[in-house]
Amino acid sequence: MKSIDQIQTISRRTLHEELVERLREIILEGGLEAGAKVPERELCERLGVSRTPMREALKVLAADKLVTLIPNRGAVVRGLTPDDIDELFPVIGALEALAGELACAHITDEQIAAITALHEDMLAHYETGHRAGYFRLNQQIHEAIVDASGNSVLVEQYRALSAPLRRARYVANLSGDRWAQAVAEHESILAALSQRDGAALSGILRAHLKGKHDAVLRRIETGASMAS
Amino acid sequence: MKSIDQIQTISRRTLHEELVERLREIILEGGLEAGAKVPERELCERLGVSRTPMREALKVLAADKLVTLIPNRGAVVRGLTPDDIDELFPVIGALEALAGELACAHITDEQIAAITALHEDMLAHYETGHRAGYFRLNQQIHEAIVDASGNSVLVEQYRALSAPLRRARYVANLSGDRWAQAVAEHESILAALSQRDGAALSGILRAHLKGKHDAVLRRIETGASMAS
DNA sequence: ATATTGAATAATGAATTCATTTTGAAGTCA
DNA sequence: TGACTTCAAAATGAATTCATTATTCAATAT
Repeated sequence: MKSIDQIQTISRRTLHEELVERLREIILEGGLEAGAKVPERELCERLGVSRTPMREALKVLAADKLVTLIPNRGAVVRGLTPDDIDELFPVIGALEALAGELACAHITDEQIAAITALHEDMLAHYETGHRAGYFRLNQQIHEAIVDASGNSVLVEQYRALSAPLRRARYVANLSGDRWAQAVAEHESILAALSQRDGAALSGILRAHLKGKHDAVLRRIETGASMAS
Repeated sequence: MKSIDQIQTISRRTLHEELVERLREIILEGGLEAGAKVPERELCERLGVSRTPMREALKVLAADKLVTLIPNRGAVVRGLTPDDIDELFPVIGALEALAGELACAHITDEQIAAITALHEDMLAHYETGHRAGYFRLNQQIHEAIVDASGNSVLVEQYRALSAPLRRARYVANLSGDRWAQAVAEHESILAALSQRDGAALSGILRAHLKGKHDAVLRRIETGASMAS
């Protein structure tokens, strides 16, 4: 008889779980256009599964608001309208503000060091003008702060709400001014975090999110429209 | 080509959508014990559907954290541990606080009147000691405030996170003291809302949630344990 | 020429079927 | 007696099949 440990390590995953993860990646990394129909049959062939688990996965993604299911007409990749952005940011802001407070309450020195390292990496990308790298590190820093809150519900809600924005931010072109300002705000974030000043961090994060909001919104409005 | 709007108004529902709603009701109204296996086959027979849409619905509910899917072993109704409660409440608190601020910014007189009516109904139930009715109205008031925020993302997140708690609160026995205090807090909530004092409402809601947190937690700890 | 109807084709929704895994009980052996 | 093996029955995961609904495109009428 196998031991409990072995059973757990043999992390058997169901097909639909893997599909959810795989499709989420594809959608978030921009493998499918916003507003585009999700080619169910083609995806089944490409990933070598039947329609049943694929459809189950699409239902889960629909619950996550990554795709929209239209009865008898299949799934479409959900895009963000300016209105969606306006509704998302205040909520994400409230979550990040809470995360900041909680994080300051019990973040370890090691965690602060790790975030500082990410911060410096990010600065390097800023100096050399690597937007993609900058965005990636930026995202990691914010996630690390939320992770440091130690509240898994919060972590998950944050991830879920941020996911659709990742697509938008991935292609967002920051203006030079806004970029410099964002970097300055990140300096303040790190300072408040190092001092474990929850109230300050909370406020800074709110302001920082407001700036992101404006930047993303401007991008969406002027750039390619993202179908809903 | 028909516009998306027209298509959406012809709200034809798929079987699995109805199932999700139906199962959600069953679970939230306590039709299934926390920690109990979800009898897939039996539910299929009882509701007259095949396993395919039932399984799709269960996957969606699992994404909502209402059930837990164990590979090859079916679904179990998710219960809340004290740790879960501790993680849920701060997040719900942050969401309600945000909702309070937003609601004050653009709530209409009619909406305030409607909430006042709910409040008075709730008081009547308090006076006569009808716990079930009190809880129902209480829930409706909080939802109405969140609705008044006009932010659909917020509304949905709030609903999703509150849902598991409804089961807990449904069976919760408030102490007389706590009940009186909760009613007093609701008076303050209504006052702040009527004056459209967002900052005040936000603070009161936070405190109110803290009280709820303690009450629910006490109930969970002393009462029947809810399996995870 | 454009709009409309209708049939053929493709897609989606849901039931059924098949394969694998788990569960539970009977039987065996120390 | 009690623990372990073995096998049948039940449950679950996934593929397939069938029915219904959309889509396309040609034919017809205005």
